[in-house]
Amino acid sequence: MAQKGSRKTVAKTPDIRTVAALAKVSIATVSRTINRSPAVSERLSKRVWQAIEQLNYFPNTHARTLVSGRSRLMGIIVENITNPFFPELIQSFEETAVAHGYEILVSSSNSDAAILTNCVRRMLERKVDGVAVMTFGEEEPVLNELVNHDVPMVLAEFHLEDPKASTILLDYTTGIHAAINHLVELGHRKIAFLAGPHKLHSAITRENDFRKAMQAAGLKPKKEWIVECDHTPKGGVAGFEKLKALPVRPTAILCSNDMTAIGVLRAAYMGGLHVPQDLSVIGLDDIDFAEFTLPALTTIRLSRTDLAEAAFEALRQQAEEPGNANIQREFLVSTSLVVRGSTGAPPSEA
Amino acid sequence: MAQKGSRKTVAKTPDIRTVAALAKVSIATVSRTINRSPAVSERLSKRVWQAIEQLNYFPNTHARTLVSGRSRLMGIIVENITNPFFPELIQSFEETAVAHGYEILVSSSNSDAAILTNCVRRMLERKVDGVAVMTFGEEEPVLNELVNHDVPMVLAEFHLEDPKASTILLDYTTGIHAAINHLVELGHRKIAFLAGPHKLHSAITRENDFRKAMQAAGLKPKKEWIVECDHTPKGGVAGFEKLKALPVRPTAILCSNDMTAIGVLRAAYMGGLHVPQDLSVIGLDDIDFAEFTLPALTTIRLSRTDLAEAAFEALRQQAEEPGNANIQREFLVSTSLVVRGSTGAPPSEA
DNA sequence: CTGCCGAAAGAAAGCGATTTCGCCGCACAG
DNA sequence: CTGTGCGGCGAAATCGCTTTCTTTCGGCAG
Repeated sequence: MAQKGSRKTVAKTPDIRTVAALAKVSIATVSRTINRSPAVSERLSKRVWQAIEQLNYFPNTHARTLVSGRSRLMGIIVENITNPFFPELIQSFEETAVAHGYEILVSSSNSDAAILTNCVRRMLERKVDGVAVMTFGEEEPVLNELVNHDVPMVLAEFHLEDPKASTILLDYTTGIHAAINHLVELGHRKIAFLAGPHKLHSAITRENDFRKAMQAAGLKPKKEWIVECDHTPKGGVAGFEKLKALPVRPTAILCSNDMTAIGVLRAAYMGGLHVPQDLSVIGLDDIDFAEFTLPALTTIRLSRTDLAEAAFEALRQQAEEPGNANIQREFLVSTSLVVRGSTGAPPSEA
Repeated sequence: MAQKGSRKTVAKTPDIRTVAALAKVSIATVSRTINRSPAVSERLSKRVWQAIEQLNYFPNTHARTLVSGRSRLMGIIVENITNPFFPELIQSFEETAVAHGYEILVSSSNSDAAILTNCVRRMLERKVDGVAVMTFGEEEPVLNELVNHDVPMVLAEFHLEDPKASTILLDYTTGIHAAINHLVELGHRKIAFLAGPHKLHSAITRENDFRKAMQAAGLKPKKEWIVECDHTPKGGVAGFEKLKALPVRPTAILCSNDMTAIGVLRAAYMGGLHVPQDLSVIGLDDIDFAEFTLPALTTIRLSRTDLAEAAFEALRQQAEEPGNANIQREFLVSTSLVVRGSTGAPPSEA
C-alpha cells in the first residue's frame, strides 16, 4: 500500500529470460547451454555461463519437470524410520542420489497399509522417477497403483511380475550359516531363533535360512525354540521371556534383527543372566549401535550401503534407459558374520 | 517399433482437460472445484468430483507450483541422521507436514559447510516453502542464500536477524537443574559434564546451564571435570577415559546427549565400574534407545514431537500468512528429567 | 555468380495447472 | 418493459522451461 513502486525494485530470482537478455542470446540457447547440448558454439556458451554466474541463476526444477516429464526425484519408502537400520539406509540412498543429481522423497510406512497407500499417492503426485520399496512386507496390492502409472520400482526380497520392477535379493544364507557354525564351534547345540513378524518377507526368509543352517549343522531346533517377535527391543524382551519359561532352555539365541537382540540383552540382564557366560546372543543387521551394546553385539552384517546403492542403481537404469532391454533386473546383496562380545562357550552342563 | 498404434492406446494419466471434458465444464471450473473455491455451484461441483473419481485424477504438483509459486514442500536439514534423535525428529516433522498437506525434503549436513551449502542450493532449486535448520551449529554464513531468496526459516537455538526467520528456544534449564538436584539429593558432590563440540550452539547452551545449575546447588565443578566431546558414543568413551585419568574422580557424569552417555556406559563397563553403584550417568535427549541401555538411562527428555511441531508451525505461518505482522516468531520447547536406572547414591568414601 | 548444404541460433509451441478478466443471464428496481 | 447488479462460468494469459521447427549465414561446388 505505502510504497507502490516497491514491487518493481524487489530483486526477484533471475529467469532464463534474464540470463538470455544479459548474454544477448535467445532463451533456447541458454537452455541448450545449461543442458550441455553440443549444438551451441564455444563463444556463446562462454558468454551464457558468465551471465549465469553473474546472476547466480539456477533453473526452476518444476518448470523443467513439467515439460521434460522427468522430475529427478526418487522415492524411498521404509518400514520404520525409528529402527536405526533405516536411517542408515536412507543416508546412503541420499548420498548416491545426490551424486547422480537426484533428490529423494522419504516416507515411513510403519507397516500400515493405509499410510503406505497415502505415501504412494503422494509420490505419484510429485511425479517421482522411481520408488525404492524397502518395507520387506506384504505390500503388493497397494503397489498396483505404481505399476499402473508405469513408475520404476525396486523391491527388497520380492519379485513383482512387472517390466518396470526390479528385485534385490538378500543373501542371508551366508551370514546365517556362519553364525550357526560359530555357535556350534563354541559348543552350542541348543540354539533358539527369535523370528520377525511373519508378514515381512525378510522375516520369513531369515527364519527359513535359520532352519536350513541348523539342518546343515546336523541340529534340529525344537519347535518352541522358534518364536515370532516384532523386530523391536520390546519384542526381544517378550521373546526372551517365552524362552525362559520353557522346561529346556536354549544356550544361544539368534535374533532376526539387532533391535530384537538388544531387547534380549536387556531381558537377560534383568533376569540375572550374564551374556555371554550364561547365554550367547547374535543379532542381524549390524546397525551402528551394535558396537556399543553391553556386551558388544555379535551380529550378521547387512550392508546398508550395498543395499542402497543397488536400489538406486536399479531405479536409475529403469528411469534413464527405458528402451534398453538388457537392464539388470536382479541384484544380490550379501551378509557376513561380525563376531564381538555377545557370544561365547555355553555354560557347562549343570 | 513393432506396434505403431501402441502409443495411442496407452492410458496416460488424466489431465485437467480430460476431467473438464468428461464433466462437460471448463478447466477453470475444474481447478476451482479442486481448490474448493466457493464460486462454483453445487451442481457443477458434484459433476466435477464425480469425473475426478471416475478418472482417478490427481493434479500435477509441478504445474501447480509453477503458476502458484508455492510448492507445498518443506525442507528439513539435520545435523546427523545416524544419531537416533534426528530420525525421530524427522518422523514427527513428516507426520505434521503430511497432516497439513505438505511434503518434506530431508538433508543431513554432517556438520560440513560444503554439504550444507549444497543442501541449501538444492532446496532452493526445488522451491521449498520453508526450511527447518536443525543443525544447532555455526551455519549462519551459508544461510544467507536462503535469506536472500526470502525463504522462511526456523532455527534451533539461534536468532537470525531476518523477518522471515523464526527461532525455537530450548529450555534446557529446567531439565538440567532437575538432573543436578536429583544427583545432589542422592548425595553426589563431584559431578562432571561431558560437553558437546563447541561449534554447536546447543552444546554451549547446555554447558552454560550445567554451570548455572551447579552454582545454584552450591557446587563448583573443577575445570577438568568439564570436557569437550563430540556427541557420539566414541566421544563418550574418550571423555570417560579422560575423567578416569584424573587424580580426583567425579562420582556422577552428566552428558550433553544420550549418545555420549551410551559411550560412557560402555567405557565404564569395560573399565570394570558398575553403574550406578560406582558411577551415576545422566544423558540428554531421551532417544527411544535410552530405555534399553544397560542399565536403562536416566536422562533429560527433549521432546522431538514438540520440537518438530513448533518448527513446522513456524514455517507454516511464515509461508501461509506472509502479510500477517503478528506471526509468532519465537517458540519454546521444554525439557524434563526422566529417572531410570543409571543413577544412584555415590559409593561411600573409601 | 548462383545455388545448395549444413551448422548455429532464434521463434514459437507446448507441458498442466491457476487466475484474471469479461460475458451471460437472471433477479430486481424504476 | 428496460436498465442495473451480481453470481456463475468460460476464454485466455501466464508460470519457466524444453524442444521442434525455421531461419540465417558462411562455405564450397558447379
